[in-house]
Amino acid sequence: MHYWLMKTEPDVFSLDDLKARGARGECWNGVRNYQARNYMRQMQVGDGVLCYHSNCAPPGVAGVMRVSRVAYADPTAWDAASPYADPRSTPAKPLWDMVDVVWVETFPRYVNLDTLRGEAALAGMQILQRGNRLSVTPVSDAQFRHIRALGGTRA
DNA sequence: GCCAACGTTGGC
DNA sequence: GCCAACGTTGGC
Repeated sequence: MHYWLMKTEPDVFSLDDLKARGARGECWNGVRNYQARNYMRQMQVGDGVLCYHSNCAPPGVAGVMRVSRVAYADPTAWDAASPYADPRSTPAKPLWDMVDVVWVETFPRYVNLDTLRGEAALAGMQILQRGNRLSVTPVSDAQFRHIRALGGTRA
């Protein structure tokens, strides 16, 4: 069991949107960065994923998701009408992958970025490093538990 | 909307 | 394989 953090812009797709999908969950398409893709390829069904809301006020962790399907080809790459289209990727030779996730919990207390930065225990998180842009990053067991506690989730 | 930081591209 | 130019991310 490993833990991760994935960013999403809530105006485009929020944790509430994922909750509304219920047990079907949703595919996490549109990742177009090799390092982020490679992290997704390491994910296993059941892994915990922090849902980080970016490009909003305030940015922060809204809750937790769970991986429900391991990485598979992202078909939006060969959909010319998609904003994520990449003609280098084809059904025969997919370049980009996605995983499926389901909603697990929305934190009683939204954990905003200022709070994350104020926690010495979280100083090593990739998301907090200067200039970080990666949309999928690994999170340690301790960091995951710490953020859940900040979010007010009962054990 | 600004802009710093970063990844990617492509000319050489 | 270098590196300048470019596009994107994302906090502010």
